[in-house]
Amino acid sequence: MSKDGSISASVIKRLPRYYRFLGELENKKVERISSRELSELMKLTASQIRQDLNCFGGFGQQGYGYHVSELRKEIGKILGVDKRFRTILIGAGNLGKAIASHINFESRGCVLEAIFDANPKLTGETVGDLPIRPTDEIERFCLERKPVVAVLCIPKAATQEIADKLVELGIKAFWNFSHYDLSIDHDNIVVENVHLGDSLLTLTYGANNLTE
Amino acid sequence: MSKDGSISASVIKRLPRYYRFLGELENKKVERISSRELSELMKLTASQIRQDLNCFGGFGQQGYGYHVSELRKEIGKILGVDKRFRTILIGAGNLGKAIASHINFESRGCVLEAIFDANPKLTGETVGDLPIRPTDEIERFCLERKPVVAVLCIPKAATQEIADKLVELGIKAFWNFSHYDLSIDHDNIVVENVHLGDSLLTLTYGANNLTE
DNA sequence: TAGATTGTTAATCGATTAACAATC
DNA sequence: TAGATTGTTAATCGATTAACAATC
Repeated sequence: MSKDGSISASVIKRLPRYYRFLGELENKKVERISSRELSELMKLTASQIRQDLNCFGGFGQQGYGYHVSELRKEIGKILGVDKRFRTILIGAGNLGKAIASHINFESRGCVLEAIFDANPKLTGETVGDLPIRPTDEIERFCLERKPVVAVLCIPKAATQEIADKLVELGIKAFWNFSHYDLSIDHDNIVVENVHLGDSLLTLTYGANNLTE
Repeated sequence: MSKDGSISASVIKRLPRYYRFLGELENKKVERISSRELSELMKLTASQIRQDLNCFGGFGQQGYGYHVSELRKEIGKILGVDKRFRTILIGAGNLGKAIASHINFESRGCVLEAIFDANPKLTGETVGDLPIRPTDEIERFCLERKPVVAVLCIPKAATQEIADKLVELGIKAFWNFSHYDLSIDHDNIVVENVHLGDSLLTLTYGANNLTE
């Protein structure tokens, strides 16, 4: 933790993984775990686990370790899993539909409330139990429902323009799947870019550099 | 670069992004670029760019900068974009279908050759121009075609078992979308885990911690 | 040549790991 | 109490940034 109390991005990015492993332990009815045991499970050091957790407070107990379900609940609270951030998804192509139907938004603090697509032929089609709406309804929807999270599954060329418009309409958080590095000039907006192409290319590098 | 000549993961993970930005510059007919100009575009430091590129060799020219298309070609070669790694995809649910049809494998050194799914009802259905095959054909396919990359879009519970089997069948690289941290005990195998749920949760943390 | 910009070394910064006193 | 394990400080390691001589 830096002196101003803010948590470094490296720590934050590990939290969902802690949360996931603790969930599995809870499912297996494990009640307590030490940083050493957890470190073996997650393949990191016990030191790092203790450092990470202590950014947020003393969740453990000397001589005992950590209470699994308690710790999980605390991390969940930090992440915001109990929130119900209203969420919209733009772009109902293959990927958009897959994200809409495959991801459990609720368990991650978000509620997917609407899906939009520029192609009028898709209007009325449903994904899960949500109808696909035309993009010209985005504005009215945002004014009425005030969503704060937007999932972007749209082509590169359209991304920045739509994102800027969405910021004006009150969107505060972007989950961006487009082949474009979204960055927002406004303060107080968060962006999570997912570049699947870059991820595959990293794998290709790995495959290309295996020792024979 | 460390003394043994190996490149750190932090550098590798930036390469696809360099490659992407250089591609866009090439499309815009930009011939040369300095580390300073590129740093402004990509929002990193010029120092870092020069350090990163020099892990692989002197691609620039003093007083001039870097030749865009030449540099892109070099990075592409390092990544392996000109390879044709034979690739199979397991799990033709929403996400598997979306990955199969949405991702350009060829431009990233991979050729998607087959799609498998455990559900016999999907057998024969096509995704793009590939038929979905039953999983019991995986073994024969691997013995015949010797694929090296596997994309896993299967449930958590099945992942480790299938991955172990695939390793025996000669798969060397895994692009894993399952809700499971795949790690392979064998040497000389590379894994790229994509945890979309963790990514959304990181965004939720961000949304949850915006200053009001 | 003079100006620009790299390649590369040195300095800084931050993240990870180790160590151990505190304490359950 | 004795043993275990945390919380936390200090040491190490690696990554990023700054600086500048080399050179196109």
